[in-house]
Amino acid sequence: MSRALRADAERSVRAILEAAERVLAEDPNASMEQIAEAAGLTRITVHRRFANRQALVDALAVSAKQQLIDAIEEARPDSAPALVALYRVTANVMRVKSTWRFTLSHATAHTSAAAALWEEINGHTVNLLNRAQHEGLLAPDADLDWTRQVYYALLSEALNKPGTDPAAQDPDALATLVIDTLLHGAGPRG
Amino acid sequence: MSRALRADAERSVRAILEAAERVLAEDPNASMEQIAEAAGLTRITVHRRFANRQALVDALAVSAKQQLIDAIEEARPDSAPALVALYRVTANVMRVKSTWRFTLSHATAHTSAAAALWEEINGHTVNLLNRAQHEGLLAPDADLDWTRQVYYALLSEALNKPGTDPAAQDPDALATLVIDTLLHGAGPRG
DNA sequence: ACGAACAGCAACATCGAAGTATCAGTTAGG
DNA sequence: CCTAACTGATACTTCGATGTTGCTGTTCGT
Repeated sequence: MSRALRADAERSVRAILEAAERVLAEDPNASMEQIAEAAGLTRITVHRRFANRQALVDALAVSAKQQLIDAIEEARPDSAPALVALYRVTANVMRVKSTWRFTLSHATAHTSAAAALWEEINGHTVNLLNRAQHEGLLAPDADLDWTRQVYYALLSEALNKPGTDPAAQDPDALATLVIDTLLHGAGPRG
Repeated sequence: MSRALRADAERSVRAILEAAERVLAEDPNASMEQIAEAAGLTRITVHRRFANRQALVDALAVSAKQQLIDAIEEARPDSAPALVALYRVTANVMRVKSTWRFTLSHATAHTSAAAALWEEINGHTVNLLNRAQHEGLLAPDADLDWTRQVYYALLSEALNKPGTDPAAQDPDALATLVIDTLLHGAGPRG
């Protein structure tokens, strides 16, 4: 293992990751130089922190997925009725996903570390959905794999919803929209 | 305008477009050579038919979108109750989308021609959803823009559903799943 | 304050892909 | 059948991105 980084180096790493998110969101094939420029650094410094391009995007994936896990666990998904937990988790996830829009929209994990984190995320989700089903929130015969897939898709779509303010979308309002659509669809109620 | 192509040249164009779909689906950054090889042709021939890479992917987008329009219109979306039309359109779209999975998953139109086709597709969809709403299929206060967005997302997700057979998914079964989810979500009925 | 870690600069080497040109051989179509 | 159109082979040129090295100056940590 490598020694701990110095404070300025760690700042650089963070700046690179955040810049990479911004730049790659607009052009997934952006060059290392574009990323470096967006980070206020030189291409060489980027190469010092991340040996190659793949290492950078891998680190980006791990970082974003970890933040997603933190956001989920911060919502304490097991300490309230499923509906309440679902709202809290969804709102928190919304916040993180809006920040790491690009990285988290490509779930494909090229690293074992990223795959492990992804498994953890999926675990949280299936737990919650299972609980929701037992509490009568979901139909008893609902296909939970399909439900999870739809839930993920709705999370992404809600972020792409052409709202009034671009980035300042209210996470709670979006969470309400997502959960309402997930549970009831667009058909008439009652 | 250029003259009509000879029969073998037209076969080549088709082969290139189909190969590009297959290859780019696995690697969006695949080289022209990989595409040419998959088409059973030489890179030079590909360059003769499509001046540059962008021209190729643009043509791909136009071709796939046109097939999508044909599939929609073949379903006669205005000649039956909205629910029936919705089923027919969805099943037909499913068939085309499974063939042009990659191209149609990137709706971004870089060409005015592609944009026009996309507008036409959207027009068909909003017409159908409007009719569905008036016939009581959708809630009177449903946000049709959001509904359309969800509908598109469900179409994509259904294709990525890890089913038993990979490509031989039954379009009618998938259409049923999509529409059922769109109208009722995953919550309990009644 | 002093050494170690860090960032910038400049210059390289390498590489793959894109695109072009010419010529020779093959195929389509009136 | 005979010309025009098409494909393939070979050989270029160009270009941008990647990754590396040595050096100088700066900043952090103790």
